[in-house]
Amino acid sequence: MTGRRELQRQALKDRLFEAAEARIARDGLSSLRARDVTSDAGCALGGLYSAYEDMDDLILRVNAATLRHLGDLLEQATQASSDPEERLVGLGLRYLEFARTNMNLWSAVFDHRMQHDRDIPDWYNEEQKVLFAHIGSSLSDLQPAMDTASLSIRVRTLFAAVHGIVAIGLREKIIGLPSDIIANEVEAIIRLMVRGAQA
Amino acid sequence: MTGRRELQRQALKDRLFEAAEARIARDGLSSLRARDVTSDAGCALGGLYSAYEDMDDLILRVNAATLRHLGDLLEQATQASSDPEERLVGLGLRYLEFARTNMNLWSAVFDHRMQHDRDIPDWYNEEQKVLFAHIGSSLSDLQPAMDTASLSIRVRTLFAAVHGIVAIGLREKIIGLPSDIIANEVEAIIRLMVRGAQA
DNA sequence: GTTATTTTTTGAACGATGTTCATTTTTTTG
DNA sequence: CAAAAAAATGAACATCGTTCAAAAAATAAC
Repeated sequence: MTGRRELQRQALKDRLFEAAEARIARDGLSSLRARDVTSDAGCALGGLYSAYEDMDDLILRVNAATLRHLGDLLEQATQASSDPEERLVGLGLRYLEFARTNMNLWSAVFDHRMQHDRDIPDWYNEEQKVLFAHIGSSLSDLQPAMDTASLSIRVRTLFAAVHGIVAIGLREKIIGLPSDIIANEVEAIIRLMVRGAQA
Repeated sequence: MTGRRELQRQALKDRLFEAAEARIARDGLSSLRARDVTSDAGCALGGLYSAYEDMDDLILRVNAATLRHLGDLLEQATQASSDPEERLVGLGLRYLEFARTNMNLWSAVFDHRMQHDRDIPDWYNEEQKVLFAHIGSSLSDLQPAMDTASLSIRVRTLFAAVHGIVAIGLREKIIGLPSDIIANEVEAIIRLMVRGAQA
């Protein structure tokens, strides 16, 4: 009976992934320990290194999944309205919502640094691009005449501005105030940038 | 001859500080090692813990100095123009300039996380406020009618947006492109927010 | 089905790192 | 100069991620 090995191999990989994801979600990236993950997954310490290259690899897999989950949520915003400005506002507000309800997983995406000074693998950089794709398509609808280079700069700026507001807002834990202050700020800056770009 | 002890004590503290600051500036926060710092400062490993509480303490002292240096640069922007909008643009462009020319020290301010989950000491949080003070005074000149609460929100949003653009821009190492793309983006978003707030 | 081969799993051991503390050295005091 | 106080030292400890020789398990060969 061949294929059994491959099955067990994948099962271990999955258990390690789920253990790491659960640990990050519960306690944050900074308290993730190889020994805890392998203990949760029911394997020996060294088993982690037969399933993943190292801790960086495992963390990047979890972060990539987080980016995909975020992408799924943003997908809804793309379908929610036919007006580009409203779609962009929807994207921003959903981004804030995702950051709030998945704070530790979301923080891990931006807090993680590769050990030594190793490069981020190409497959992960591809996952990152999903974030910008949604913004790009709406912004392109809004300004069909804009060339690709200028558009990609604008996309990055718009994302960076919204991300900055969400990141600092959540770190300082300013949530729940009248009709949600942070959401108002996010919406305001998006409408501002959209209209500013049109002028 | 009294006071000699206090003098030597302060001298060691200074040497450790300068060693840590130089190491962070050269190699980045992530490769800062207690043994390297004490070796540079010419004392034993344990000496660090007679001068500072722990590594967190030492790092926060360096980061506080970085914030003061940044504050000094921003001070120039406040005096450069009497027009609030131009002052805010000056603040943003100087912030970008500082981040570029002091990338590792500047990154350390935002990358550092306290060990375990200890709180950031009050004296350090006070240093942080200097960042917002300059923005607040210019924004207040621009809109004297705005109440304090709304103003402080706007200040935080403006800072967060600019910081996000600078942080992502520098991380992706997109520098030196035609007439400085990032600077253009920073200037554009500040003018947009200023005019948007006036409407 | 039994043995040999290949693969996987194991966990002790290693190196790196921040921190502590008994001992030694230095400085101040009487 | 001798006694007391303070500071400096660096070996030892705890906690990490990572490695790898040995044991266990799975597959292949006959």
